[in-house]
Amino acid sequence: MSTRTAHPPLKKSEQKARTREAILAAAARLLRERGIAGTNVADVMQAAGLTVGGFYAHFDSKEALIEASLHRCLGEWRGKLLGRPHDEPWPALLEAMLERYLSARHRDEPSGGCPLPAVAAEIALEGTGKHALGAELAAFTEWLQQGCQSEHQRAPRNAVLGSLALMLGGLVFARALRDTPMSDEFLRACRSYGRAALQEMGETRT
Amino acid sequence: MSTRTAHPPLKKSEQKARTREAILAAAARLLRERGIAGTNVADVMQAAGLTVGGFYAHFDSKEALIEASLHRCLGEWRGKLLGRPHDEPWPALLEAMLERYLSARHRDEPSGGCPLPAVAAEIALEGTGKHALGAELAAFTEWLQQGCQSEHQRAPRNAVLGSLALMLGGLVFARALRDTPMSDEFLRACRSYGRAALQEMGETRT
DNA sequence: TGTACATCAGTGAACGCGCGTTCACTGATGTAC
DNA sequence: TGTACATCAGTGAACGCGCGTTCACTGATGTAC
Repeated sequence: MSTRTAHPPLKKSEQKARTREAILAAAARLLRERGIAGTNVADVMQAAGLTVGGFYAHFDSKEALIEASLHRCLGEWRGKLLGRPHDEPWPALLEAMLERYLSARHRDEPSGGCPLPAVAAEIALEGTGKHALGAELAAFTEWLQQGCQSEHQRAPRNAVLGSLALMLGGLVFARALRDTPMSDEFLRACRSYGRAALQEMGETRT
Repeated sequence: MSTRTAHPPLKKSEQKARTREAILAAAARLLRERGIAGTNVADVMQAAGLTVGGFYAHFDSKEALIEASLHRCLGEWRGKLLGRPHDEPWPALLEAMLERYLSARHRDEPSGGCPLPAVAAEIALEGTGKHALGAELAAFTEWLQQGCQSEHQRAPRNAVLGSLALMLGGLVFARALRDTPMSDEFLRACRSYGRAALQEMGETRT
C-alpha cells in the first residue's frame, strides 16, 4: 500500500513490477507456513495489500505463481543457508549447514526458513513446482560442491545429497511431532547422524 | 461387494465390522498414493465398494478416519520393513532397512509402501494424524532398538531416528524428482550416506 | 500548454466445481409375542 | 412356527463452504493532437 503511494510517483510499468514482487514475497511467506494447498490466491493477494481480481494480470494461474515463488524462494534460501563463502574443508561446511538447518529455531519459525519441508511432499504428489525444485536443487548441489575454496577438495555428491535428505526428513519429523519430546530428540539425533556420516565420508576420501 | 453377499450370511454386527475394515484398507491405500488432502471420503467409500452416505456410520469425520487408518497402516508397515526378526548386529539391521526403503521399487510403487512420505509434511502443517504418528513412531523406534537379539548391543537411538529421517527425506526428494537423473542419484547417495553414518556410529560405540 | 481519448492496474462480485457433511429413505436382519 | 414391528447398515441427493478463475467496471496514468 505504502509502496503504491510512494514519492515520487512511479511509472505504470515500474509500479506493476513492484506489485509483482510484493505478490511473490507474500506467496513465499505463506508457502513456507502453509504449503501449496494451504496457500490460496485470495490470501496471497490480501497479504500483498491487494484484492483477488488483480492476480491474473500478473500470473497465468496459481500453479505459475507457485513455480515462480519457489524459484525465487529457493534461490534466496541458498544464500542464507551458508552465508558468505567459507574457507573451510567440506565436512566442516556441511556440518555447519546441518546445525543451522536442524535447529529448534528453524523448526519453530517456518516463515523465515526453507520452503521444502512444507512443499516437497506436495511436489512429489501433485507435480506443481517440480520445475522450480529440479532447477534449484541442481544449482544448489552444484554450488555446495564448489563451495569450498580450491585448496580444499570438492565435496562428494553423496555427502551433499545425503545431507539435504537428512535435513528435510529431520525437520519434517520435528515439526510433525511438535510439543512432543521426540521433536527435540529428532533434531539432536539427525545432527549427530549427519556428523557421523560426514566424518566417515571425509576419512575414507582423504 | 462380494464380502457382503458371502456365505454363510453374517450377523449384522460382524458385517459392519468387516465394512469398517474395508474402508480402513481403502483409505490406507489412497493415503499412500495421494496424501491426506488428496484422499477424499467419496473416493475412499467407492474404493471400498460403498457410497458416500454410509461413511458417518463408521467414523465421526474424515479426520477420525485418517487417524485410524494411519494407526493401522503404520503398524502393519512396521512389520514389513524388517520382515522376520533378525539375529544381526544393529548396523547391519538398519543398513538392510535403508536399502529396502530407499529403493527404486519403493519410490515407484507408493501404494504398497510407507505412508509417511505422502503424509508426514501434511501432519506437520495441519495436525491431522499427529496422534497416530506420535504413537506409532514411538512404538517403532523402541521396537527397532530392541530388534536385535540380546547377544548384540541395543541400537543407539540416534542411529534409529537419523535413519528414519534420512529415509523420509530421501524418498520424498526421489519422488519429487521423478523422471529426472537426480532421482536415482538421491536414492544412491542416501543409501551411501546412511551406511557411512552407521559404520561410524558402530565403530565409536564398540 | 491544454483537451479528449486510450490504456490498463486493480476492484469486487459472481461463477463453477470439489468436497465434507447431513438427511430422508430403503430394505434386509433381528426381536417380541 | 408365524406375524408384526423395530433396528440399522447402506443409499443417493442435497447443503454449505472454500477456492480458483472470470468479468464488467473504475479511476488514474499515458498519449495524440
